[in-house]
Amino acid sequence: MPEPAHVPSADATQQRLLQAAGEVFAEKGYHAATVREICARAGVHNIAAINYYFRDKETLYAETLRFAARSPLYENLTTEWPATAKPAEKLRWFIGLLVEKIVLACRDRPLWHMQLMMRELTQPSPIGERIAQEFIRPVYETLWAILREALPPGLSERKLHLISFSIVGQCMYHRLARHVIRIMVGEDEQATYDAETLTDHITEFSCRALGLDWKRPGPKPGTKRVSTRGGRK
Amino acid sequence: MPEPAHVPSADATQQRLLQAAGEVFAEKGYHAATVREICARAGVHNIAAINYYFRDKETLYAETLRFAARSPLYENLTTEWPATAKPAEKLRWFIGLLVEKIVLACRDRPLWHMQLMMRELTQPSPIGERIAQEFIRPVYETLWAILREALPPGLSERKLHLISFSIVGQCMYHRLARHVIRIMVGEDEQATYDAETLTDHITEFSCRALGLDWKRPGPKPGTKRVSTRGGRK
DNA sequence: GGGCGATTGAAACGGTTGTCTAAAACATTT
DNA sequence: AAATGTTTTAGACAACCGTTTCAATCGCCC
Repeated sequence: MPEPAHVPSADATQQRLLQAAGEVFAEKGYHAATVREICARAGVHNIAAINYYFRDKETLYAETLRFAARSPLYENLTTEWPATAKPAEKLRWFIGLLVEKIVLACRDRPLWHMQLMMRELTQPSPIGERIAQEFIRPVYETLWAILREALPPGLSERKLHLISFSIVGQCMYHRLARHVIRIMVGEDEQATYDAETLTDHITEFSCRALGLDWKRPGPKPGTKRVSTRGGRK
Repeated sequence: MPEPAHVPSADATQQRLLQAAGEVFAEKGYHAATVREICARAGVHNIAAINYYFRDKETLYAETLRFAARSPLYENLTTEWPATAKPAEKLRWFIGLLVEKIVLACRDRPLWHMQLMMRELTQPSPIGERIAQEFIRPVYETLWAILREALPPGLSERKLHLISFSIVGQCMYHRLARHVIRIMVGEDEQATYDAETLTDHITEFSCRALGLDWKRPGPKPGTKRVSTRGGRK
């Protein structure tokens, strides 16, 4: 018998538990999630496994959070720009990254990663507060670097913060309030809010607000170019 | 004896339970909240009181939500405008209302009202889904009316929605992600984000994005006017 | 004052939670 | 084959959850 064939689970049960715990924690939150459901979803017939591999439910949660925080966002966050890159292009790149990796994070990785992080960011628990801090700080520092270059130097740091919150707020709203949006515009229209649509809109809105001139990268002949305001008289 | 003097609780215990339940539900969520803590905070020495006045914990939650939804936002939401009112002024009024009543709702009414509604909007439960719908719809319809008047008529409804989410998203981010903001700028600076500051900034940002000309209402000599971009050459 | 509905009190219920214990099964090495 | 360390299993544990029960108490009208 060449194959070991003792394989109801080829991978370690510890990783299956982590995966299942991530899903349940993301869906129901820390309190509403139960160790029995986590074990059931992991295919582990034993609830003591959680206390065996991890110490508590609490450390399991912390471990799950630490796993979710290791996002591919970081790998893309540092980019070498050509000297000719305009500020508006960098801003569009950042907004696109935020939209793609956070707002619509459902294709390249299990969706519970961002679900869990959003939960921790909007309602931080003492368990994962530090993890959440380390998760978002580089995001904002990247945006601040872009804005400092794009905007006049006399700008106060306070105003810079407010501008960054205006930009990030536009992106995050489509995730944090996605249920509200679904109710307001319907499920069908919300489904058409893909990454490119949102990135284009938010970039255009923000660049106009900041006085940066920006042109849509691809002419995209299919979509009718609709200007929010005609050229000033 | 002119005073009844049987007054460990002058008001009905039912209302004290509703008040206490609102606080606990807002702080910890439905699952993490316990009937014992609600009774303790209400000063009721009996946990059966919840099942006596309300049927379940569930209907207590629904009742609490219904109470919170009766917001003073509605009273202010319909306003008769003078014929000379410019679109930018109406937009500023709407943003100010949103910022004051929702984002910084902590002075004119117990803060748990909006805390609870935000919880229900970001993570709707089957219990209060309908209540949440009726709560937010008039808000958006008011904004849509303002935008339709302010923007050129050729604008698609889809683009109108995206613009409204950009505006509301900026406002709501300061509440939904207030913990993130506190971590990023510090508690001291966040404390300076009062209603006027946020309203001014978001209105200026949005009006610039939409091409609406807007001037700060009061010159406010104390604050240094900082322009996000000099006049175009 | 006696009767009566409304309210409160204390205790207990069955069910579920997270955790622990000890033996069984397994894998690996001696 | 025996021994050893690791993983799984089954079961029980105390603690807590929301709910129920039933008697005690209160306010009020006849």
